[in-house]
Amino acid sequence: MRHARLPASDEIALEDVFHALSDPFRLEVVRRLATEGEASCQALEGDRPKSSVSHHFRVLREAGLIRTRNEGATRMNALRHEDINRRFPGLLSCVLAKQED
Amino acid sequence: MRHARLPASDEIALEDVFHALSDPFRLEVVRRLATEGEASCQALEGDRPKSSVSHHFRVLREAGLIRTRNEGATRMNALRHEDINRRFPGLLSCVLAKQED
DNA sequence: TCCATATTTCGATATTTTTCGAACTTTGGC
DNA sequence: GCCAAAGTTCGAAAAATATCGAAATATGGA
Repeated sequence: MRHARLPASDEIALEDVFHALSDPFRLEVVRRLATEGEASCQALEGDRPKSSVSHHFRVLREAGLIRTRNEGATRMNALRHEDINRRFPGLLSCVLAKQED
Repeated sequence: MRHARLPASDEIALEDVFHALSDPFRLEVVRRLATEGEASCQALEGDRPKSSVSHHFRVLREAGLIRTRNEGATRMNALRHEDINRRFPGLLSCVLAKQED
């Protein structure tokens, strides 16, 4: 299983991050990873088919928002909290702020 | 000329804002409005046709990022700085931060 | 080795956006 | 009233994304 591209902290592009976060499902995944820590893909899938979930995780990964590591047959996803904060201070906090509306 | 929808400050949706900012041209427009103040559409158009420029301004307007007022035959666009900061503190500052690389 | 679990990848279709020309609207000036 | 300038709207075509089933991969057992 070849590892998907993972941009270095300095290479994270704001446009890509914004695009990744413009989808409700992906935004929700980011919020849950932020509050719950690591999670497998299936732990966060709604009722979507695996291939759709995989697609969304890939978008998040390629945008530089999450990192994925293997844990047995499972893949654990984690928010790149430090990297994102270093690159775009304030972004995450505003994504995670009081989520009511 | 009917006025385009302009979400109230409390109705600005994060997903919409992210989508609006995920386009390079629109992100640039927001940055320029932030640093240069108001501007007409044509002052910011690159070499795109009017209809494309108009489309992008509409996306920004409907997302709640800019406000447009008539000034004679011209329409002046301004960033909704206060509204955005109130609704999503930290967002604008991270869009406007050191824009290198 | 054979299996089940957990994804990823592929391919095709559906949906959404973007792009741009042409026609239309509004405003100010002559 | 007529014209030019500045945008907007409409409609169609191109491009980018999303969706999802089926087949392929990887890992840890029995």
